[in-house]
Amino acid sequence: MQKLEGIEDLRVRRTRKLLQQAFIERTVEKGFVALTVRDITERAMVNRSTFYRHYLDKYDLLEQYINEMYELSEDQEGILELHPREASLGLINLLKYIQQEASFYRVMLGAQGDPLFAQRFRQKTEERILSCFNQIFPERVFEPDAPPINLLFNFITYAGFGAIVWWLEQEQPCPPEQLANWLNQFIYDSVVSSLKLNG
Amino acid sequence: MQKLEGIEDLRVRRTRKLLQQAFIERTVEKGFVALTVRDITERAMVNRSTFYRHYLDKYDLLEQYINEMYELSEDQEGILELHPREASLGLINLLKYIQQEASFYRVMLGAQGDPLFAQRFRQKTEERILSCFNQIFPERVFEPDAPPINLLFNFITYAGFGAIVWWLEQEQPCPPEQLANWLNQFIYDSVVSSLKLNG
Amino acid sequence: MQKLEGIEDLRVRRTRKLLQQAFIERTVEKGFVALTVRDITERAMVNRSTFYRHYLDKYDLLEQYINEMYELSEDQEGILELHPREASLGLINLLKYIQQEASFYRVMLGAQGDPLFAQRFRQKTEERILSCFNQIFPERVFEPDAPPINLLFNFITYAGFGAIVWWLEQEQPCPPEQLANWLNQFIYDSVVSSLKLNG
Amino acid sequence: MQKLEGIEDLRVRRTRKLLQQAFIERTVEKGFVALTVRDITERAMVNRSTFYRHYLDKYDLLEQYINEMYELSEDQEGILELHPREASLGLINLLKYIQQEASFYRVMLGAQGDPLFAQRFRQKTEERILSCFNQIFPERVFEPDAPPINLLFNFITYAGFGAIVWWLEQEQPCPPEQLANWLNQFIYDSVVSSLKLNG
DNA sequence: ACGTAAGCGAGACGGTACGTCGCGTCTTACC
DNA sequence: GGTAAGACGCGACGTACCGTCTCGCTTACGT
Repeated sequence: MQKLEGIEDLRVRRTRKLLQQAFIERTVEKGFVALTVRDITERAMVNRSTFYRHYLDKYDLLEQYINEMYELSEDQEGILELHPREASLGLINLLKYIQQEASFYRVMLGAQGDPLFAQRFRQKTEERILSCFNQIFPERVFEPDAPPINLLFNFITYAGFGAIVWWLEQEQPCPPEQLANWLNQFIYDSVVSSLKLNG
Repeated sequence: MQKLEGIEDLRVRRTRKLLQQAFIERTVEKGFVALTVRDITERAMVNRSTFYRHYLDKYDLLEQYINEMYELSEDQEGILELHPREASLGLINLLKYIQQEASFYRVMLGAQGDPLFAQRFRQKTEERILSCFNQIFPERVFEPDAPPINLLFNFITYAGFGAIVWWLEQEQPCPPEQLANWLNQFIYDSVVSSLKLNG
Repeated sequence: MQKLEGIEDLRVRRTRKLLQQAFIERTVEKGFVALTVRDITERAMVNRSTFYRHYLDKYDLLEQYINEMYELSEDQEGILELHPREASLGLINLLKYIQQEASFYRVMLGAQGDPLFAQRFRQKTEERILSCFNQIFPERVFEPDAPPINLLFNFITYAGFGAIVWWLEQEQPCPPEQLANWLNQFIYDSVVSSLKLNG
Repeated sequence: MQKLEGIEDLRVRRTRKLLQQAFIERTVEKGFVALTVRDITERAMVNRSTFYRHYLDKYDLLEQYINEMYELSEDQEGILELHPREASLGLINLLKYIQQEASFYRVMLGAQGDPLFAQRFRQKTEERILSCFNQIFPERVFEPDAPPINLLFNFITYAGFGAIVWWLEQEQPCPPEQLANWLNQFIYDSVVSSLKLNG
């Protein structure tokens, strides 16, 4: 083929795109747990065996899909000066990407979703949230009988995760920037008071 | 599918017990997602068709199992005077019950677990945590541009949930009372600063 | 189950019978090579997965089918006095059993059939034909430069096999006894003159 | 699928040759039934799609291969005076050609071979053998209750076929001329005694 | 204590999805 | 124009679970 790497066969791109779209649609419709490969391929109007030429199974499709998403999202992150009490750009970008496929995320993080996806998403969130954290508290001072720092991290991560879930389930009642600011505030306040810092 | 009509047939009780135990064991071993009815019945040394005499499927078994658990747990809750900055007894009891089947909960709430279970567990947790909340802040005062109260609830609920997950994943490094107190403190601090209350 | 061995579950016998009949019919219709498991199960009105509970594949079904056939055929062979120039009862019985499923054998031994089946059938035929041979020539006398005895056997076996194929392809134009007698005569004559015996 | 239009493209001849050789080798190794187009092309180091440019499928390749073989074999047959009890030259030539690809024929005529090939080969053999027959018995005299002449033909054809199979399976323990003479003798003797001819 | 109704073991069965394999067709680029 | 590379639709394969069912044996319960 001697093609330039990265510029794939048009048919391949077309097929993968059809499969991903069908995947999103059907997941929203019937949930990830109940989703079958046949569901996807029938919606995509692609032969079932063709699916297996591109993905190992629905989990692999999910994986590749979110990797592509995050790749895009990270490309555009850019570098910016950050202010202590202002949401990190990474977090805002994450929220914006989620918003584009809001109903997909809502389902995937809900009762018909996938716990592994939720876990990975939480980890992703954790990175963004901890980056806020680090911006805000470059030097950490701990009290002697404070709770373990990892507990605090988990506490904050899940809290942020919960806020995103709330945002998705309420059909994004506020812009990403607003949510990011609230989140930032929450984190700041929680940590300050937990660590008894002089903010 | 037998209803609890007073005293059941010995064989029935025996079978259900065997199935539940096998269910717990196998879930811990291979995760709830991958768990099959055959896994359970083989471990329980019970015929597969007998399983369906008692449960609709593995989800039904899970459901009945946790219902029985919570029934027990709630019986013993008791009523107590509560102090503002002290953990609620309900929360402590919940943690104690979780601790008894810690590895089961760890798996069920993790990547190999069940999102529906996690959701229901979160709801259960929410009740206990909101009761702390209500004890602490009987009268709510909101600032004009504060985040929605439901966001705050979700934030706190997920944070508490995350703390419990941390506790389980770390193999319960501290007693339930300690965790409950930390949690209580977190909630108190977060809410106070979020709502800009004067303690 | 504690059932008497050999007396199998009625359903099992029914299913196997349906599958075998469908197998015969479809083989005659479209040949063994082109035959699929789905062909068989659709005709038998049995679920495809049920097929695999009884047979490994179509080859296994064939195998079991002919084993059952031969079992029956051998049960009834009986013992008889045999005359040198008269067909063996074993051979006649074989032909009678073939005749019952003549079109099946015609297909299986033809261009759309299975070479392995043909081989096994040839071996079966060999036994019967060699038993004729042994009846006729209890003491063998060989000339010094005669062809190898195994060549003679193969020669005779294939000749008998060819006669049966002819019989099947001509739609059995004569009764089994007649064919068996001709075969016997052929064999006798061939061997006598090949070995230069004083028959 | 290229026709033999005089001198073909070198690449075409090269590709066909590679495919035929690979076909022979792989057939001997794993049998014709189990042979796939991919087996052939991988061995031939030719792209799979190229295979379909030349042949419809493995059956077509087989067909073309044997046609080319027989074309060659018949070119060199020549015409000779024949003696009643001496093997026909056609038969000897056939055996010589078989001998060149003995293991291929051994497989193709065995349990892992192709019944259609066997049938066609039998027909080819029949021609050669009947030519012996006709040389030996130019005038046929039949007894009143003799078996049908077609039965006799089939009998003889298959017998000859069986002899060739024996020869192949024993790894050709004697030269073609020897086998041809034995065969000739068998046929002569069988027919004489069957028809009760006076020599 | 004992007869009987239930629970239970054994396992056939119809379904549905899985992931794999081989087929034959097609398009595009290279040589 | 022949070939390589390989995507694609198609359809059979054999496996794994599912949930339903029937049929006898056995066992705990109620009189």
